[in-house]
Amino acid sequence: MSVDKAIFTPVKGKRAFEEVSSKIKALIIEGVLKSGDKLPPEGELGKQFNVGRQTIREALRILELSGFITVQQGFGGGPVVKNTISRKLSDLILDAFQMKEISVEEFTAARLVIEKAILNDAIDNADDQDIEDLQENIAKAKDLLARKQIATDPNFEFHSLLARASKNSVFVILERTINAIHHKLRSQKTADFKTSKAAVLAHEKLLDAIIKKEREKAINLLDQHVLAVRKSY
Amino acid sequence: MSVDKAIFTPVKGKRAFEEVSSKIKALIIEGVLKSGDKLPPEGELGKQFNVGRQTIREALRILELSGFITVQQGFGGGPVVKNTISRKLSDLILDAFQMKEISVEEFTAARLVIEKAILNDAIDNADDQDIEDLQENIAKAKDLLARKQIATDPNFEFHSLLARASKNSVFVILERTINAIHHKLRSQKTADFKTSKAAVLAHEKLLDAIIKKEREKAINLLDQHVLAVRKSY
DNA sequence: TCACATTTGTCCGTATGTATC
DNA sequence: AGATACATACGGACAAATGTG
Repeated sequence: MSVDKAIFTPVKGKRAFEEVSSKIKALIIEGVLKSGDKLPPEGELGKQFNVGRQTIREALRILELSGFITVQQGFGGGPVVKNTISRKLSDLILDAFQMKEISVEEFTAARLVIEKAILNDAIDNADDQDIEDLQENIAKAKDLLARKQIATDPNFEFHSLLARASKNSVFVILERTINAIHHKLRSQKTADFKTSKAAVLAHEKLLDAIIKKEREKAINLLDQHVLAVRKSY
Repeated sequence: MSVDKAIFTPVKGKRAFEEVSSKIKALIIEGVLKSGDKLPPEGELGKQFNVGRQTIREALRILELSGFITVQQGFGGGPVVKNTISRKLSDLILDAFQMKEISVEEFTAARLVIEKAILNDAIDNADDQDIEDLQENIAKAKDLLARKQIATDPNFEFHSLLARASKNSVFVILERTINAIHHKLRSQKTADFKTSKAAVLAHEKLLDAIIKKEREKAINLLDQHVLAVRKSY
C-alpha cells in the first residue's frame, strides 16, 4: 500500500509533434526567437528535428492555434513568429460561451471585481500621460456622439486605458479578456445610441472622480456603470 | 453602388482542414454531437468529408487543442467528444503570462484581488459538499505533515476547491491560471517543510472562519496567507 | 502469455495551389 | 508571363499503442 501516485506530471506528451511544438514554443518564450523571425520551411524543420513533414505540420498547426506563429503560403512565405495569443484567447472564450460554460451573471460578477481592483490601482498610479489619454478618449467619444454616431470603440478603449493606468500588466491582460467577452456579448445586439451615450457620460464622471482621487465615489460610479451595461445585454 | 460588404463571414478559412474542424465544431456546439460520442476513425472521416487523412488529422489537432475532443490511440480508441475548454483556456492564459514577463509584485496584487473575491463568494455559496471537500483536503495535508512529508499538492488543491465553492466558473478558470503561475514561481525554489506546514495551518484557520461565516476575519487571514506565500518566492 | 484486430502516429513520394520575383 | 519557393493536400506504407479472445 505505497503512495506511488504520481501527482505531478511535468512529463511531456509522448507524441512527436507535441515535443516539436513545445521546443519551438520554449524558444519563443525564452526570447531566442523573436517576433518577426522567420522559421525554416517545413522540409528543413523536418530535417533539423529529424521527423517527417507531417509531424512538423501538426506542430506548426498547434503553434498557429496557440497564437505563437502565423503561416503564409507562397514565395517568401512559411512560418513566422508573431504573437496573436490574445486573439486566440478571445476565440476560445467565445467557445466557452457557446458551450454554455460561462453565464452572463458569472461574467458580470467577475468583471465587477476586476474592474474595481483596476480602478483602485489606477487612482494611485495613474500618471499625467494616463490622465491625458483618458481625457482624449472621452473627447473622441463625445465627438462621435455629436455626429450622431455610436462610440463603441472608444468606450471599449476607456477600460483598456484604465487598466494601463493601474500599472499592473496582469490587470491589463485580465481586462483584455473581459473586453473580449464583453465584445462577444454585445455583438449579438444591435448597437444602441442611447446606451453608448450613457456609457460616455459615466466614463466622464468616473474620470473626474479619478482625477480628484475621490475613491469611494469612483467605485460607486463604476458599480452603477457595470450593472447598467449588464442590463443592456 | 450596392453594399456587398459580406458582413456574415463565419467561414474565412480557405484551408480544407479548417473547414473540416469548423463543421465538426458546429455539430458539437449545436448539440448534434454530445459529450462521450465517438467520432469515426480518421480514415472513415476522410471518406465522409472527401479529404485525405492528413487533412483530417490537422482538423482533429485543432479540435483537440481547442478543447472539444480527446484522441486515444489503439483498439477502441479514436476521437471522442469531450469538453476540456476551460483547461485549454488556462493553458493559453498561462502562455500569455509567460510572454509578458509578469513580476512577482504584479502577480501577488492580482492574486490577492481574485482570491478575496473567491473567498467572499465562497462564504455565501459553499454547500455541504464543498465544506466536506475542504475539510478532507486539510485532513489529507495534516496527514502528510505528520509523516514529515511536504503537503504541496493538497495546498494547491485547497484554493481550487475554494474557487469551486464560489460557484462561479470564471473564478475557477482564473484560479487555475493563478495556480499555474504560482506553481511556475515555486518550481524554482526547493520545497520547504516549514512553509508547507504554515500554509496548512493558515488554510485550517481560514476554513474555520468560512464555516462560521466570519467574513472579515476570513479576509484578513487570506491577506496574511497570500503575503506570506509571496515572501517564500 | 500470445496472437490479433483496430486505430492513431509517423514517414515518404508526389502533385497542386499560391504568392513573389 | 514564367520561374521559384513555399504551403497545402493526396495516397500508400509501416510502426506503435491498446484492448480482445
